[in-house]
Amino acid sequence: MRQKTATIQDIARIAKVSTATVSRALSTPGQVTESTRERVMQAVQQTGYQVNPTARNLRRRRTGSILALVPNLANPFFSQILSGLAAVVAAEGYGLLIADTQTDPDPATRVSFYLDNRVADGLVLFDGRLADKRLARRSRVPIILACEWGDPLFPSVRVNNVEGAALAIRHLIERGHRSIGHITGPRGNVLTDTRLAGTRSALRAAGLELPTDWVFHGDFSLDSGAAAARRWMDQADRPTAVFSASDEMACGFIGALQHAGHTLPAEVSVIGFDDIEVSGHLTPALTTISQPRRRIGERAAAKLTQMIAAETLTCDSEEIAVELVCRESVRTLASGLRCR
Amino acid sequence: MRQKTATIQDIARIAKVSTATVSRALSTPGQVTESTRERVMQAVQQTGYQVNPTARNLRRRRTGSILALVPNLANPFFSQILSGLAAVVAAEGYGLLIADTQTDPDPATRVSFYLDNRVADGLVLFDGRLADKRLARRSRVPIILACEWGDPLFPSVRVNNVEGAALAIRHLIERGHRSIGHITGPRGNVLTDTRLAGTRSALRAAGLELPTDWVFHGDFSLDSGAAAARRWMDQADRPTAVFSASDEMACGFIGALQHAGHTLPAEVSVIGFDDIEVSGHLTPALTTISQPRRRIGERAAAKLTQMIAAETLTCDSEEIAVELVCRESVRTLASGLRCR
DNA sequence: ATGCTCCTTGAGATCGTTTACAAGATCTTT
DNA sequence: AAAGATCTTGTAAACGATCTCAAGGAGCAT
Repeated sequence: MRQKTATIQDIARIAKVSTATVSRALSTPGQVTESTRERVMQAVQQTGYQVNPTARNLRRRRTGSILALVPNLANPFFSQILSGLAAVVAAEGYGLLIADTQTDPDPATRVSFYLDNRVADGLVLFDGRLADKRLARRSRVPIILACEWGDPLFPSVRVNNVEGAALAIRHLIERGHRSIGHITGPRGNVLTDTRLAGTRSALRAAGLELPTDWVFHGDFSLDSGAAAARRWMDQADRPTAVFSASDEMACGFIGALQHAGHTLPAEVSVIGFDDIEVSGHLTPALTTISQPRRRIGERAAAKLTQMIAAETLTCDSEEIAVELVCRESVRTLASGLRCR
Repeated sequence: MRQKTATIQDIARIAKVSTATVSRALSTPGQVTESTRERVMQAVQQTGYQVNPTARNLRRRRTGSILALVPNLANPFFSQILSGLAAVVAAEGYGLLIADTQTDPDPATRVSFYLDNRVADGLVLFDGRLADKRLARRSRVPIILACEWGDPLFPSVRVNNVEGAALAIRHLIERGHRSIGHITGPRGNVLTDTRLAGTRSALRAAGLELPTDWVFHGDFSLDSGAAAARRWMDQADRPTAVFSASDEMACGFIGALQHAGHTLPAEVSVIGFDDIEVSGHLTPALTTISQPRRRIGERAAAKLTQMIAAETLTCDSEEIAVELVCRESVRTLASGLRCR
């Protein structure tokens, strides 16, 4: 098992050239005569030589990998984003390192740790709260935010959450709903705030209110959706429709109501956000705002590798379009329009 | 941004010792006098020095990371396993590299690529089909299989799939079911085969048959579960219960039936495999065989890092226990027992 | 033949660590 | 006090690539 592998020295010896020439033949073939290139390639074939990435990285003063810091890897929301990341990052010649920040008591310290130990050439951050001036000051490598964002110190790739929420609310209004509730994400999260803001402004634009009783505080999780359902059931004056800031919560909400014997969407309409895979298979199939997660990952990776290559920092934000996916979880009230 | 960071040379100069002593003070503090250790530590504090992992890895002839090869990162089934992997791997001082094999036309080539370029000190493989003699011959680093397995050339961490399937079937039988169908995984997969085998043997033990019409071929995906539902609906002689080899398929199966107007579990009972997070929130909540995914990740990481440290290859397989999670998707027929 | 440019190649420094080896210094033991 | 053992430290050689610099050779114009 501890067989020794060929090094560039071996190739040089076999091909009867210097190591410099071997290196050139492999990385910049144009700089080398046809005949020597062939000798080198033959030696490579013969020995099965592969460059040692660690040595190359040391010399090039880089690490050859980019790091994705995920708040909670167990959350399936990230899997598809990571898939997009992985694809682009691999194509650009980097490895994808993944770390979970939530296992740590203090995520900020964790991030610092990764920054100090030069472990990656770039960072993809999914937790907007960590993106502060302190981080900007300490960071030696480009950073990009995906989905969430913070102070406008870093570039980001995200959807327009205000617009997404407004799309959802307008859809409910079009379908005749006038009393509309909202299940929020966790306190202090940008997504929570912008989706709530979008909800509020779209309601106001239609001359509607959002009573505090109809704001159900959640944390994006299934269980918090179920908890919102219990609060909904406790109310005397219930909204006829609820916009959930995540599909997971919508799913928990629907499940808890159905288990309690309620019928959907007859008794309450639900609209989600994200369009996770299972949404279309629920009963009723969940109407939702689709967020192209794979594309978010791809764009984040592309922008990051570009920044690394150009050795420049930008802080522009790129917006990916969301769209309404109309399924069955929204009921049309008497006065509303049918789904086109 | 391209500020230069302190090296071990700087520390040596400031602390007025050799680089060798600095290295020792940091990695084997016991080998160094209290007073010099303090001088070194002070210099480290002062400069904010951090070792360069690339240089260390080059010298130590390792890479400092382990690679998880996932068939399809977008599949949420893996997210929790990766979470367990990430935690243990980080604690052992390795980075976790993740690559998606399915993006590639030829996964085997992909794996070879990673093996040849010494990019990791160990490999976690989730695709059993890749675990053949060819791989064993070529591999320079320890490999462990998670969930799936192949020729007994590699160690693995997995659940007892035959037993899991038998648990499911016996549960259906206890509840009075006599005509039981099965939705399988993709052809050629060990999990598919073992779960089918467990199904068959448990049925046979009860004197029951598994007619070919009642074997619905799927591929673990939601959509293939929905396709199985359409086939079930087409049948004149339908099983009263179906054991699905994955929760995802069960979910697709249930969804498709409900959309077509069927009532569950009144018309057909369903039992799944995996216990993914959403299962408990479905209506009816899915009865399933729980597979502790995070623990599988943790154990795989532990065994792998152990093999790396010991520089020995083993090929024992570790089994993680599965258990029946009794929810609402299985109906008790007249002759059956109630759920305890 | 000389001077010039252009192309190909090699010598050797460098990236930032770890570690084998040896040399002093200190401590035991006789 | 001499001999040996033990501890601490420094010197310098790895680890395996890349890349600067300079030298040699070919081709061309004068």
